[in-house]
Amino acid sequence: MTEKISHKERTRARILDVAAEALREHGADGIGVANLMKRAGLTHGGFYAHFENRDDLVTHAIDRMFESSRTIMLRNMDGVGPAEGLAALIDDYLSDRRIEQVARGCPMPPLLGEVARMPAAARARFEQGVEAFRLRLEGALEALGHREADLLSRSVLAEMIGAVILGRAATRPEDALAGLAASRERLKTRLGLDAKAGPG
Amino acid sequence: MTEKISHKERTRARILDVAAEALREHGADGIGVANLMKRAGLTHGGFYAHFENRDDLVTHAIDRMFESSRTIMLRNMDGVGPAEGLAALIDDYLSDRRIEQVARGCPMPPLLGEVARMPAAARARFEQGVEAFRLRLEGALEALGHREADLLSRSVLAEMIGAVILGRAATRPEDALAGLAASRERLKTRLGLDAKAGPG
DNA sequence: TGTACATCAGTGAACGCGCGTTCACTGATGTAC
DNA sequence: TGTACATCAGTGAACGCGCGTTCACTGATGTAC
Repeated sequence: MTEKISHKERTRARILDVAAEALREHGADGIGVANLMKRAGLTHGGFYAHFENRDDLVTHAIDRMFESSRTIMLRNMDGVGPAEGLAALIDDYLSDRRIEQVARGCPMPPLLGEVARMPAAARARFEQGVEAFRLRLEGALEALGHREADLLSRSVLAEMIGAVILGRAATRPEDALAGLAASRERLKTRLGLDAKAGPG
Repeated sequence: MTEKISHKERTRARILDVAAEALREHGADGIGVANLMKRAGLTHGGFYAHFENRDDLVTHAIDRMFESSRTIMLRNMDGVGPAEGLAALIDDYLSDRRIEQVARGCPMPPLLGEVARMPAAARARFEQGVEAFRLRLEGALEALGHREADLLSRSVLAEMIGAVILGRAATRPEDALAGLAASRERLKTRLGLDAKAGPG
């Protein structure tokens, strides 16, 4: 019944894992094929047995990366009410330790600025990932009874990614942390989650 | 009395102008020295008579770029009250036409995601530009009577840059415009600028 | 005003390097008999 | 169970290219006399 995962499929998955981490850390153009293959324990020549070309890798790595943002979302929102879930998501997505966890975090903060320059296929995958994340936000806001949940979800998403991007750009830790704390507090206040939320 | 601007100084300014536009459009690593010099009407060899190296150019181009964000700020806030000024700034910074005006707009949306990977000198200049922008926001919020204006200015800045970044990443124009409209509306509402603001 | 010369902004060939991609090959794995 | 062979994931040398940077040079400009 269960399909056996071939050696080749495992190798491909390993390359994608390495790429998904490295692209978030160094940007979509920041790391080469040879370097990526080396990190996966292989030589560069074998790359083209797994992917058409570098753009093809980036496109598939984007899907892999959005599994991280989906994990963050589900970890906080699954099995709890929308108020508790949203508050937990905000505290988690904007937690102090996110600043350093670029390689394993949501791909939106490190890569959204480069999306407009990506080839069409990669750009389309990224857009799907963003929209999926936003729709889950919208659903929770609707469940909370907010009118114009579509509008509000866009505003909340903008502040969430903006705060992480600003925090990561800062050189002084106190600036980075002040920005994250500000958006955590303001987001929960404007969504009416102040009192209900547990400790961050 | 007035210092005469030498031919060389004018050439250097021209290279900086070209670089400031091209770096916003193609990213900090997206365009080479030869290409930049060609756009300035010169050959690549002459570059090193004006700048130590490419990083030095990027560092100085960042200052030039932040003149754009300062212009946007002053154009809207100078000579009017803080409420009217802030509303005008929000409508301008998040106006629909900003989506396409990357090369001449504020450097934060296109480049903040790359700041953490920039050399220390460039990163420091960028941070100064961000802080200057935020402090002007904070001043206006204080004048409006908001408590915790520091905190609020960080939250507002995050939503402003996040909304522009999301809007530029979108392929479907309706998505881009919906996000900008959402943040324009939400920002003005949460700052109590609804009624007082003129037409966007 | 006219000639001689110094200055120096800008030119363009050349460098070493890392990039994405190709391809003839190797050698481990697994099937056929 | 033991040998012969086909498959194919992965290797590594090689390619053309654009990059940042260097440097000997050219030729226009402006000063000296």
